[in-house]
Amino acid sequence: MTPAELSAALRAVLLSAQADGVLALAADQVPETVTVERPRQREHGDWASNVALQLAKKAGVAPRDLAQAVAERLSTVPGVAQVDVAGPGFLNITLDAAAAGELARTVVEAGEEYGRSQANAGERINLEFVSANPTGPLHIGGVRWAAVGDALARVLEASGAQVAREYYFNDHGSQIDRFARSLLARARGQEAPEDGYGGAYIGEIAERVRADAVAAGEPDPVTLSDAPAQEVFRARGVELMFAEIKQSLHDFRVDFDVYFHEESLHSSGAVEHAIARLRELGHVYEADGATWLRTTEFGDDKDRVIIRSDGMPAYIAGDLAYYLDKRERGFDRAIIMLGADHHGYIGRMMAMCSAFGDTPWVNLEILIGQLVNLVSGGEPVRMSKRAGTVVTIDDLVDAVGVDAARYALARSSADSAIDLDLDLLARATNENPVFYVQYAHARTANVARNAGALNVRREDAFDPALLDHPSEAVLLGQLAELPRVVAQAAELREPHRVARYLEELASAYHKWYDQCRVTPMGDEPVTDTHRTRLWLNDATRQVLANGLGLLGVSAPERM
RNA sequence: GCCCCCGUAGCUCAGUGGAUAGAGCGUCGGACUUCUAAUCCGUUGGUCGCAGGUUCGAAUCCUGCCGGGGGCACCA
Repeated sequence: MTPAELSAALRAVLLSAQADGVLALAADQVPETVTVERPRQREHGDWASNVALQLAKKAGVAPRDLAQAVAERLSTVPGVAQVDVAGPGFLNITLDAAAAGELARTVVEAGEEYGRSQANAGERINLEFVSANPTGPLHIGGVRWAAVGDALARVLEASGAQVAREYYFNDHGSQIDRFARSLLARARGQEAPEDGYGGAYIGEIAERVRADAVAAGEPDPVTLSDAPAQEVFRARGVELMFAEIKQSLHDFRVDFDVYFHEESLHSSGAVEHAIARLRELGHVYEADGATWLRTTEFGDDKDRVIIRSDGMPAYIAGDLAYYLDKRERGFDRAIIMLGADHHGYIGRMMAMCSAFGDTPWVNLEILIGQLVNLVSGGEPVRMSKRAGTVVTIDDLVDAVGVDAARYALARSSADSAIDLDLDLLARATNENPVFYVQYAHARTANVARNAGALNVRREDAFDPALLDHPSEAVLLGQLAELPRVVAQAAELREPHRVARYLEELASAYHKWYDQCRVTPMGDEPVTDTHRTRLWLNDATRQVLANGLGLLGVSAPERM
């Protein structure tokens, strides 16, 4: 019996009590979904519900009395072994071993589908993340969004949504100009400009730009005058830098469906189109020689300039056009993941969303993630491109590998600033929980191999009543949780919940492995207990694989 | 000054109103001739920043304060 089935049974019991007049409530006061949870304490049964506590006041009865009435009816439901009323009015439910064990077959038969739902079916989501400027390699902060964003995309897909991963590629504006000037200066053997970029990669990119130009039969750009030289370094430098970022992300197993060029918004007329639309809606005005969007009408602190007095579009003009473009491409919802240093944009972005006639936090959602701090020798390291203390995505992968890096970055809530210890990363990988989870998966695979070799076959028997060991009740309970965890992770945009869940599941599996053998010892005959346990082993393997897949982490067959 | 996030075990962090607040690492001590010991068992460890409030019940929600981080452009 799955928790969803138990929940439905509990609701049916409430409705029957209501129909019989035992529960003095209107039918619509019985909640649509009755929550059942895994109790913290094992002795509180397999599942618990606080529904009696919640309904008692409305029904005008004592919580324990209501709970008692529900318990009597629920205990007659097939598969329910025992229902106890505890504390102020909790219902503690224990299932028959057979009903609980049935889940092993449910999971095995569902396979990769187990844990997925259709909760968000039909929803088209545009998920924008990373979007780092191509002025240098992707550093640790961007990598966090790559890991979390891609995991979120997978979790949303598992909830039935159609998700497009999008990278907003900023190839326009003053930071790019600084990048181009830095390349040119380096190529000429000069100091980097005051506000420029000075890392070693600048020299490498500059050399490649020159070599490519010469190879193509064009003049070496350093021989050109300033303006055209800078333009060559800008165009080709951005291209090279971006290709490098893309490759690094690909090696990190993060691939975007769309790499959107900011410049295209300006060249295609999308900016004018968006401004015209807002003007039509009456939210645009002229003042002090500039063009403004009246965002204060929608809760922003101040109105925003969209066309500067020098005629150039302000940065937000691109955002306006980009948002409208996403909506016109048919996305119901645009989700943007930004670092904490961007939180000040939320007000104006939501105001902009309203100005277009959309609903903030429905059609547009902005997720703010806190920054990553680097620590070395217990001391915070200030990242500086000039000082060379930048940790790039490639450095991170070289140090710990893709699996450990993705897992470590995705297992914490994005709301928390995390500290990454450089010494720890460089030293070893043994303190990483990812191995605990991966090892559990490798174990399930190994057990399955051994079972096969000893002729323990699933198809020969499945008798769930034999899964009656205490560690099996715990393991089955954990397996039952995946759908709820995935649904919650999707709804809250918190993929780290999947990682935490996997750690608990791995723990339950390791304990079970320690106490219950799947394969016979020595000359022991193969029994139905062995065969049925193989179902449980394989169900666990499936859930671990599904969960690791949601995080973009591999599920190894051997370690 | 205003805005956002955080404050939970020695460290890194879970816990979106429920029962005795958890995990990993760390400490100390046990368990491998039988499915991989990257494991398991035990031990150590807490005024959930502080003070009020809401309620049957608060780490969780509200208010104020303290501490840490990050923001408040006709920059991008």
